Amino acid sequence: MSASATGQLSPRAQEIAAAARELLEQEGPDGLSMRKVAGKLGIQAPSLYKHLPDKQALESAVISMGFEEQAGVFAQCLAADDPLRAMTIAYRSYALAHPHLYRLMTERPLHRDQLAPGAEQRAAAPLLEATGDADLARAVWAFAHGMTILELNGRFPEDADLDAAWERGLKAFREMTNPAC
Amino acid sequence: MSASATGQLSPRAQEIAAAARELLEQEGPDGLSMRKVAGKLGIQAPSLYKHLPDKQALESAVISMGFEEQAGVFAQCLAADDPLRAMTIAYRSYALAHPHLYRLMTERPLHRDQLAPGAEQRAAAPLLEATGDADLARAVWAFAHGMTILELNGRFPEDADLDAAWERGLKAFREMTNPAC
DNA sequence: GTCTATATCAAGATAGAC
DNA sequence: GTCTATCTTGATATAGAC
Repeated sequence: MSASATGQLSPRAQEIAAAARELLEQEGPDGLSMRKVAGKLGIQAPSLYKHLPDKQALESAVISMGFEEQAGVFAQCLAADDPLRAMTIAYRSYALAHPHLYRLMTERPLHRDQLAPGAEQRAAAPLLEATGDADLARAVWAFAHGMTILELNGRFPEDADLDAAWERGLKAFREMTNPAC
Repeated sequence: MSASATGQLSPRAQEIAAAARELLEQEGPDGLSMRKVAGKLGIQAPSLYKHLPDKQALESAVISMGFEEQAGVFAQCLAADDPLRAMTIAYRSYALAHPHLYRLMTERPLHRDQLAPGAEQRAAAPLLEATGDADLARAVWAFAHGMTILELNGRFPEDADLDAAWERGLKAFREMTNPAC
């Protein structure tokens, strides 16, 4: 089984992915070119191909880093007084802090065979635990992603009260889980 | 006031936009190049610049077409027995029928000065009327967009029951508007 | 309104030497 | 593991003739 098929990367490949991530976050998607990544490491672009098969594999490595980070952040939210609220706040904060990474992670289909094994699941697990239901977890995720990406894309009016909209959604989904309602 | 600043297009420019839209829907984002659009019309790429200032203006023209179409579809939903449900169904259907157009319309910031005047508002108005509250309308829109784009991007598990997830969200938001709860 | 010719730029990727 | 040299492809856009 080859490295590219398992998401297992050599130490050098991980350094390359780290440099790629930095460039992506600093310069946006145009920063994520083989030439620029190589330049940041002080080597030539063709040298990268000794460590990673192609650009897609590099993108998948960066995405895996994001999933692992999210998994840690969301897992911590389970210990909060209000895990679901904490998780939506953390979700939005992570995306606003890393907008280009967040877009890379969400706006195209994943190449799952290239991801770090289990990373995607580990990022999703805390929300599933907080809601206790897969359908509800998917609905909450969709709401959170929608609010987040529409904000990143400047799609809400400038004077929109986004905190209020988040609150509406959170309240709606919480009342679903409340048998008293 | 120039044409590009008002979204008013010459008849020829509208033909170009229509060709661009067809190419986008058939071939995806790579189909939306100045060369290919010109080729579809049987002319050379530089000729397009006599009718549209740049590619951005062409994209904005295509996006405006999408907004006008959505405005019509969503307005019809107001006459349904259950307008909010009808609207979410129509929202998903439109996006699945026109995935590349839907992505173009949602995944980047808009150049609002190039859009057909009022088109964006006309597309948003029916949902605002159905919910009667701007914050709630934004939350519902975020949920619908999230469900839609995550489906388009293949982000839900293959065996996920997306109809059930939509139902959860719809029910949650409807109960919000119901004073009895 | 359309043409040809061209400028400019950048991208991913491969071959083969060292 | 890195290099140089190169291939291949494609993009947006401008100048100026007809």
